[in-house]
Amino acid sequence: MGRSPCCEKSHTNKGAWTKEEDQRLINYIRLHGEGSWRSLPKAAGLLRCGKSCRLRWINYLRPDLKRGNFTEEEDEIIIKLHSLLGNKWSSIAARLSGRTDNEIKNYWNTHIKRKLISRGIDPQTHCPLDGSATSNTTKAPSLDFRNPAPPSSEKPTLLINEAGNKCMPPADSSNDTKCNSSTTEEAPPPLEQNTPRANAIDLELSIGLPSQSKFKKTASFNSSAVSKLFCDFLQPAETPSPAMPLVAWPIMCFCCQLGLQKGQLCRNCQGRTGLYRYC
DNA sequence: AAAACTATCAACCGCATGCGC
DNA sequence: AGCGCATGCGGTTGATAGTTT
Repeated sequence: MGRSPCCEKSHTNKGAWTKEEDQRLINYIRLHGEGSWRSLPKAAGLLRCGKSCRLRWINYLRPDLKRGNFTEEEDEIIIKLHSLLGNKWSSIAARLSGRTDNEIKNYWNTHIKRKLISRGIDPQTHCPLDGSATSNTTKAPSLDFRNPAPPSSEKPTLLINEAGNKCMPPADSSNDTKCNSSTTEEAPPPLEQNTPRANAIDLELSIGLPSQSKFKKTASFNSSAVSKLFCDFLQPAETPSPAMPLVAWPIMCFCCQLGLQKGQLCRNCQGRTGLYRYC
């Protein structure tokens, strides 16, 4: 027996939302809170499927959304996170308060991709494009992953960015045995294809996310060297960025999950900060 | 002024995942 | 363990606004 459809399609509206529908949704969520998306449309008097309601709320109606252009700082954060996580838009969005995964995904596809290409960087691999594509006039890459990716059977090799810092390789380049300079639109196979979700992905899921149980309980990646580098990457700037207001004390070490005081080094991995929590 | 082209982004779709039974 | 349901995620589509010819 197959799964029942998420909604009775013949009785639901599709396409752009009207102001009245928006208002109904807002009013309902104000009164009852988020969740129960399947039953929400009926309860709120909306001829929409639950999924559609959820998407409309998450991506457009939520009061904490930041509208307007992305800042340069946000651009760089997105680029860095994408180099670490690949197309994990929701994880990236979790680090940029007020921005949705959909918004970041669209922004990536329409702006950042082009920006990286103009810098001579392959937006998928974050590697320099080959000589023909990298003109003399292009800016230096912001992230220069010079080390080849490891064979898929091995643990990831740490990469070096332009500042000389070691980084995790892009999550979605795990099957690339070398830094491919082509700009093919075909994305490499996802990491999960060869790795159980509970392994390598743990790192990504833990970045800057609020203390959601489903993320915390899978945080099992504990190679201290790798974790420390990850901690270093995640350290808050000396002056906290307005794009990262998730930072709130108390915090815990990302890799070891030990509680830390502000400015204190983790006694286990020597990383200073990591997993930020909401107060 | 209008047609053609391009860019943007809201919304949709299918699949994956987690959870309760 | 297996099933069904609810939710979340990422890729894609399509409407529309903006720009160019």
